[in-house]
Amino acid sequence: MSEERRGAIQSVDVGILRFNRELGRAEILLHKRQNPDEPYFGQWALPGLVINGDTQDQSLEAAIDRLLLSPKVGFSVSHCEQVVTVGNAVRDPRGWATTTVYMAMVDDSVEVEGDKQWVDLVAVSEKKFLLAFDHNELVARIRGRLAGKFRYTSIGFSMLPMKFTMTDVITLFSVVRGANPAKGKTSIVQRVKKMIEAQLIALTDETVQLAMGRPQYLYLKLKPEVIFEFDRALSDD
Amino acid sequence: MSEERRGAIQSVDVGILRFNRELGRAEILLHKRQNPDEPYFGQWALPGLVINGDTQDQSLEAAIDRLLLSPKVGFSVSHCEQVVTVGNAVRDPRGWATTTVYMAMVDDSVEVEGDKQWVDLVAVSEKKFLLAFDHNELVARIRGRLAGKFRYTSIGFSMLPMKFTMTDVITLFSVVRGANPAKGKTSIVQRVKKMIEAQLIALTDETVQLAMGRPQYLYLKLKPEVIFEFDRALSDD
DNA sequence: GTAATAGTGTCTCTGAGACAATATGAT
DNA sequence: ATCATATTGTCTCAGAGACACTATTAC
Repeated sequence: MSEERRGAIQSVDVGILRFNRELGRAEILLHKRQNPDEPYFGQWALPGLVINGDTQDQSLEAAIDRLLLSPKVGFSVSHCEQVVTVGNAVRDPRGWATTTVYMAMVDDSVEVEGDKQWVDLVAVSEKKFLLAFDHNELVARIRGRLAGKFRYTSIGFSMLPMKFTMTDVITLFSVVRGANPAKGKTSIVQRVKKMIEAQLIALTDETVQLAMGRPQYLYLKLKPEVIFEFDRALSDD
Repeated sequence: MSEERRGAIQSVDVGILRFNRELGRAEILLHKRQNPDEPYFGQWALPGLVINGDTQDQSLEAAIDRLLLSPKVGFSVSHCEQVVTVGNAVRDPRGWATTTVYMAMVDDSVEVEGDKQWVDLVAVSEKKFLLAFDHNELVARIRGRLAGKFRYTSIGFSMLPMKFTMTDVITLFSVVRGANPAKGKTSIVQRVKKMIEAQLIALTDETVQLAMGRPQYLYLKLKPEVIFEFDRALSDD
């Protein structure tokens, strides 16, 4: 899109997150760059777009909405917030470039194909899966923000499906924080109970049976849009 | 600067904060717009500059450094962090404009004059002191970020002078949070004690005597650059 | 002495976190 | 029964926060 532009490039990028129950991991949506005239053609990157290229956006948020509706994403998200803005002269071979990075979450596990892919968040943030531009760094920033918010808010629940198990919550929290699953297990269970009291979550009588062990109860999100703030933080590591 | 530019305007703005012991209030540095060819001439605004106008910046951080060295500020700060980026088609009469907002703090109470002024942070954030552009909103965002960080970090100490009293801390926390000074007083005292244990602060034998009442002990910052993270938050209101 | 403000002590209570104990399926 | 995993229960402890009490100045 509009390679003739002289000035600085301004863009928005979004890291869309979900929890994959089968694989027990957090995943981020990546997009394979399709334009042979653009740098990093054929490589994986965060979905993003240049602002005020072909289309005139009214605001950063409007640009994000346009991105979410575009084929690079194509589904709606349950939560979206701005993470950081990175701008410098070296991150884009075309010249000075600024991007404002958002993170978003999905409730229902949308499956994707072709030029889209769900990839392990931890692998990407630790550069075991290389992305275009400085996008590995951006993903690391997203994971950092996520881990920080996990400590004192219920934001993690936004990336779980509408029905989830206690094990899902514990697994999600431990992989994002890079900690042992047993770490703070009691606290997480307490937090879910708090959220049940606050009518944000309900315990259903449905269960999920794995190959081995006791079946797990399913919990249901009642108010997926509400982010709960806890007045004590989970531990750091 | 460079009114001929066609594309979007990109800028950085900074809210520099300090605590005024005499007036017992948090203050933000404002700058009076000097260029008659620019919008909002003569009005007060956050210090800011257009990126890649006359000067080529290497990064957003380099632009902030240039701003801090420029006459619009002209002194160094003890802490600086990015708060938010706002971009839309209506905030600047010249057209689409994006600004990345930083907040910064000063240790020592630098006095300013002429086109610079320290103004009550709460008054500005509540629009009792009107600024150019959407800068009142930006200041409100800064205050919100500040109040949030006050809850679970020691960031507030960055805007106190190197030597401060317990009353300073309590006053600062209460005005930023918009709460009664007695609220959480015990907790704040506890936190200072924790920071003394951690060798970040020392109790001196110097005292400050006001017109009435018992004199106050002075505390000294030992490691002003270290931000302490508490594992429990202060209350919300 | 009194007024005013600073600093300390005591108490309660919530919630993190470790760990043990029990429950419920498959085989 | 045994194994594997889920769920519940028990205990400790740090720290928020309210409030009462004591200390130190000026007048």
